[in-house]
Amino acid sequence: MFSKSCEYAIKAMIFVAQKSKENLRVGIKEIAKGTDAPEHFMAKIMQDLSRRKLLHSAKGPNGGFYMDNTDLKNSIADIVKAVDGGSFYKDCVLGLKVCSEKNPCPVHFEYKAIKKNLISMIENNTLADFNEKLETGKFFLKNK
Amino acid sequence: MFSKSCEYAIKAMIFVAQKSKENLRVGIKEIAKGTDAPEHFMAKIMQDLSRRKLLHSAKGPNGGFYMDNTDLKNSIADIVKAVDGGSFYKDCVLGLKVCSEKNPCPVHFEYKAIKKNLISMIENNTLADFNEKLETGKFFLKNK
DNA sequence: ATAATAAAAGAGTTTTTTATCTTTTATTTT
DNA sequence: AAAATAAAAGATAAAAAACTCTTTTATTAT
Ligand code: SF4
Ligand code: SF4
Repeated sequence: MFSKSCEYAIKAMIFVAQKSKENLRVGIKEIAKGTDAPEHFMAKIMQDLSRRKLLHSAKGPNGGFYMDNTDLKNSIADIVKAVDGGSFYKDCVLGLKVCSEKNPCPVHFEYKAIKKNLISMIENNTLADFNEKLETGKFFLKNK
Repeated sequence: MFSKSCEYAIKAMIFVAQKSKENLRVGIKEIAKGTDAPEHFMAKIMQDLSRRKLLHSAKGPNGGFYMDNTDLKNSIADIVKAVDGGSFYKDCVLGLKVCSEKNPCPVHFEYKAIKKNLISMIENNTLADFNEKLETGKFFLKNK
């Protein structure tokens, strides 16, 4: 579904989002630990997300990654697009080269409906939404 | 979603299924051409599917891969299981290590419904169904 | 029997993805 | 200004996935 990088990215973004709510900045080490991901690999991913303006970063003491209210409005879809490019949207089950509404494969209409749900799932869930849900105590995010 | 091998496998199985309806056996070369896949790679995949009893094969002149009526009852899910193992069923969006109904991530219930649809899609479509659909002329399978 | 055919098997290569290590640069506190 | 901190960048390395090539074995038609 998503690449490993993308999975790490999503988890890290949620992690940073939670800390940002408390006005905290988090360093790579903390992010890596909190998401159970390899530190240096995570560093790459975070740098990339930062370059693509999905969050902010500050060097030096008390530096680290953080989000402002605009950043918190990013959806899972925004992260996916930044990390995996358009593949999630473009790619299809059977990986056919030639197909369309008028040239549909046998599962096209069935799959189309499912995909629509998948897309709205990642587009309608923002980091702020995640924060809210996690705060209710009814949802969790555990990595080990 | 599926590995490349699995995509090839699905296409190849549909291809062989269609030929088998006409009581024809098909060699690897023909399968590779018909599915626009690399020949030797496809050979590996077909051998594997054959070993796992998803279709039959015969060596020698007039040999090739073919399916009997039992083979045609295999679903896409059977192919996916044979090639990708249980990963399609096991793996989940966020790739969390610890989660459950009582420990759900923020998209759990949304995703659960989608996944259910995905699973019934691959389980309820057999190769025979595909043959029928393709015969109506309303559906297509094009690779280039 | 022999030659032709085609799958089966095994070894090897390339490419992509994932992960690690090292150095550099920017910032801030003292 | 100096020391400390932490991100940024670059260069490798390891692992997995995708793909290729070569040899072997089984079958069948002649
Ligand atoms: S489901 Fe639709 S878009 Fe996807 S491969 Fe089939 S025809 Fe193409
Ligand atoms: S909580 Fe549910 S949706 Fe989330 S990762 Fe686990 S199984 Fe998947």
